Amino acid sequence: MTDHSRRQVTLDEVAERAGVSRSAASRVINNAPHVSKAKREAVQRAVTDLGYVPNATARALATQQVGAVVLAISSDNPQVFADPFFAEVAVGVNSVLEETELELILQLATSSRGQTRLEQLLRTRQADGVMLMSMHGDDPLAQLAEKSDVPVVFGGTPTNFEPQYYVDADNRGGARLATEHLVATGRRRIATITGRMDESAGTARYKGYQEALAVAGLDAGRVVYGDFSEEGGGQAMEQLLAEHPDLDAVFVASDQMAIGAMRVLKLAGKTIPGDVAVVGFNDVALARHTEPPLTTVAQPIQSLGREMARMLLALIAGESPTPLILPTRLVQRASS
Amino acid sequence: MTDHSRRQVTLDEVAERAGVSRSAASRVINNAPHVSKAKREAVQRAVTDLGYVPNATARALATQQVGAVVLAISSDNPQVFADPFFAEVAVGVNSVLEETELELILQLATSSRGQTRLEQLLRTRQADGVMLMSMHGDDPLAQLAEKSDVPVVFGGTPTNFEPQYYVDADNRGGARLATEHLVATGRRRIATITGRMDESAGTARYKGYQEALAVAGLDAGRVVYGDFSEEGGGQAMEQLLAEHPDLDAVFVASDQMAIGAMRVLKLAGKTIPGDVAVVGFNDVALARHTEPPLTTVAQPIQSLGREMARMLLALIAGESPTPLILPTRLVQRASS
DNA sequence: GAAGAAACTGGGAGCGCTTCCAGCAGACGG
DNA sequence: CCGTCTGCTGGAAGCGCTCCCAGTTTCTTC
Repeated sequence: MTDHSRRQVTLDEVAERAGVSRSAASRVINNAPHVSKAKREAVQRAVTDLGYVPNATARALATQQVGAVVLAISSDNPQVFADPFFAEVAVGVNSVLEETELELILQLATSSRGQTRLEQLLRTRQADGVMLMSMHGDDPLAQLAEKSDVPVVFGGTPTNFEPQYYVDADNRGGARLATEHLVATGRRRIATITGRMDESAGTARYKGYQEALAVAGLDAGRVVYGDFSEEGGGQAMEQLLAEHPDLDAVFVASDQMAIGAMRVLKLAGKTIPGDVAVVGFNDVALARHTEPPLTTVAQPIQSLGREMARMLLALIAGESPTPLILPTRLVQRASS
Repeated sequence: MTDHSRRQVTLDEVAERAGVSRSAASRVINNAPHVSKAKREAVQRAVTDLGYVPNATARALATQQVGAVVLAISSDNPQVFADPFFAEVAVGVNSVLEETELELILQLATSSRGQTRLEQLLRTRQADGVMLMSMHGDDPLAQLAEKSDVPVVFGGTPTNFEPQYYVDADNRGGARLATEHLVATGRRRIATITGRMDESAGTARYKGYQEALAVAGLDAGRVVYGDFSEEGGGQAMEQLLAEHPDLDAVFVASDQMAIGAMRVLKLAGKTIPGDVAVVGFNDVALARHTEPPLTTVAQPIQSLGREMARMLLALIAGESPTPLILPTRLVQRASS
């Protein structure tokens, strides 16, 4: 049985019980060299007898390493994290951190208090590293992070500069894929509803759309700017329909918006995909269940989290990993 | 401008610059009494001049308080957290923690490594408190948590005992609401697809169903046991249809399962709600978008997170909060 | 104006762990 | 048998902060 006394078991007690010095005990805990086999075993026995677990705080103070990394979401919207997207990122991050001794601290920097905290964190090394998903355009935190002492890897890229270490999804390539697919299936008057243009995901997807149409020699002028929300998607579709009644397809920069857009299309009496084909982006769970099921671009969200964590680990280990762009792929369903 | 030198600014430096002792400086940092106004101001000036931020680790070691609480999800399925449910809980938790100085550590205890870590945490006070959402039946961790030294609040209740501190949704009441609604709309042969019976959410919802039918004097024998998954819901529905072809309504213990069930119903040529009414549970985002939109029971997920955090804070403050059961409510849509 | 209370002040002892370093013992070759 | 190496040991100095305590100053009050 392990000890259940209230007080914590300390290294000193272990050392005493094993009949060695604290230094020696410490060495075997961290299995460092310079300990004879006999003492090593004595200490190990004492550890299990006493149920000793090192005090992480004391260790952190002594080693100047916190033993924790932060997953930070910087956004002006407190609800962002409610997006399943982040939950999946977190799962990915967790899966690789689980192999290490590092804790995962979640920092939703949505209020100004949260922002301040993240800021202090970046300035004063209260964590061994941070993964930053910055969700709005010219987030000052992103700049701060980039020149911070603590290792930072970005999830997605800020709009105003390219960070040194990041992992992102191939938004541009995905958008291109989607648009090419529309071209390949015979559409010629292809519109787009973009995402927020102050997020790189928004601009990159728009670029992909433009590229694909340029290559095909088609007109890329049927554009309305959206905001990634379902409602915004609906409004954008109305505007599109008003300005370009001849469109026969629309590439929508997110599934949420695509859902709003489809609602408007149906209301306008258009059939999908008969009159107009619709393609979304993200492949959220919902996409499989719309009427008709939504063709969309899937990105490997958990991988994104996993790779961010791996990259951070590499950074902490003193390596210099190269940025990573994760592939996206087209998931073909009935809406196109 | 704040200082940008590599080394951390320490309290000693602040004290020196302000011309006071370290003790005095410490007192003003923690705004404790017994400091003259002059010194207080001198220290404050030094703090801003130097850009001093207290070292959380050192403080933790000195005060024996970690400054962090853990949100732990114990489950045998690594993907649980991908469920939007937890993301929302996390948002709620974060919203109240943001008002405090506490960090939020996320601990997905899914692998055995994660389990071990959580276990050590409970045994050795490496956090000031933990919120535990235990997702499968007789999780040994739940027992361990209950008798741990560190404050623990449960999210949901384990099946095999009632913890001292918990917040849960009124699963039973919600199920009853849903079933009563079916009765009230004229259904008489009401079946149910239950959730996993090794989770309290599963058993409680089943009980609510039984109660409502007992009160109405109707037969509660049309039961198939499900597993909360979409696929499982479909299979359960097939079985239900085979065994009780006369059913005119089904209360399904989760939206995911309800979606699977509806698919099967349609395949069987049944109209919804014409031939059979369907009610789900949870009100996930998807529920609004099914064909037809799903009537379901909503639970206040973010509140759940918020209340867990509040309760934990109270516990840490030495109070003895009482368990909390959060109301659920019926969201009526077209499937019933 | 003296005695006692009240408010401030800084020294110093930790919190539990890591790590440098000087000291030692045993092994080995000459 | 002595000098040199190698590998073990434990003492001690921190890591940066809190907080107790004894000493000092200032303020009351009669």
